[in-house]
Amino acid sequence: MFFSKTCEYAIRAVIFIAQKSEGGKKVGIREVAAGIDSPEHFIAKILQDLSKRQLIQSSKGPNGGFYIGDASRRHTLADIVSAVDGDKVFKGCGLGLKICSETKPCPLHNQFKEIRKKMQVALQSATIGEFNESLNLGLSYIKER
Amino acid sequence: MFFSKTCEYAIRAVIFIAQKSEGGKKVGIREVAAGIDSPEHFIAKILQDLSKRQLIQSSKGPNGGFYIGDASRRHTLADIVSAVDGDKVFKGCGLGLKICSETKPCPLHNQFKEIRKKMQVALQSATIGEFNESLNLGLSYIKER
DNA sequence: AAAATAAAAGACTAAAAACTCTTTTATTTC
DNA sequence: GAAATAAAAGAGTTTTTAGTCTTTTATTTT
Ligand code: FES
Ligand code: FES
Repeated sequence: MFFSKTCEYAIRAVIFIAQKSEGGKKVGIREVAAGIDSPEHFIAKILQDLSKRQLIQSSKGPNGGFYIGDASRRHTLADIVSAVDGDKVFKGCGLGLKICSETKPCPLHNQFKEIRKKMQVALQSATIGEFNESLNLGLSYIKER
Repeated sequence: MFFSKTCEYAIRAVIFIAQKSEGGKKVGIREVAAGIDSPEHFIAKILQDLSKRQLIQSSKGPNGGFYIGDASRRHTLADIVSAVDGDKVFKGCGLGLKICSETKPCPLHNQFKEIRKKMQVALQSATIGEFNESLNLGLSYIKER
């Protein structure tokens, strides 16, 4: 709705990996897929991409897996979204005009502008690792059952 | 981004028809397509659907076309969005959890809730016909050039 | 009543997004 | 250094969304 399916999975996976790899551990792709309830090979592709972009880290071989280093932990969810879906959720016109502009605004421009701003603030102020505690305590969830 | 392409076209078309049919005139499908810069046959399908749902009116034959009667003019853009895209933009979880709930919220639930609320208020308080003047004055636009 | 007009309906095709499967490469353990 | 492990890479398929084309039906004008 706001994001592509790919992006939804990406956000959930990153939050999951941040939580599970907090103590320096690594998480296998199978565990990630199970942990966020996503297709295994699909999330694998997504994580490959995020890894190439340095938003998460990975290592091959036994005891390998995905993890999030201290540097990457400082990234925000806005960085993930931009990497996967681009900036349309922050800059695009809600009515589908090719460019959103102040000089040729659509009838709902001001409303959309506010909504996009709210989205940006929410995602930019959310660092990748900040949900660990809430998840651990069962106060928030990244999959259903 | 917020809506499907179909829904973006639908909103723009409805606003366009409301403007053009203000004095009781009717608008042909070709004029609509040109007026909002959309594929002619595609918007035709969409308008057929909106017409069946009574959100707009149409009449066949010479001097026929689409128009918006007084009753339909009272509808809001939220009605259009609901008809085309359902209620996911008002109720769906931003991270793709199957249901958004207070008891099992995703880590960004509160933020998304606010954003969705803002969206709902914006669309529910915008009646179909209220943009005519602004469009006529060239203060807002529903197509680029 | 015939011709013209315009939407409705139906059956397509094309492109994009979502998802799957197989092979390769890197790393570690024994 | 062979076997095992785990991600990377590549090449698909499936499903959904977007868009097109053709035929039919309703209405009006002449
Ligand atoms: S022009 Fe539509 S949101 Fe700015
Ligand atoms: S659970 Fe995700 S928005 Fe409510």
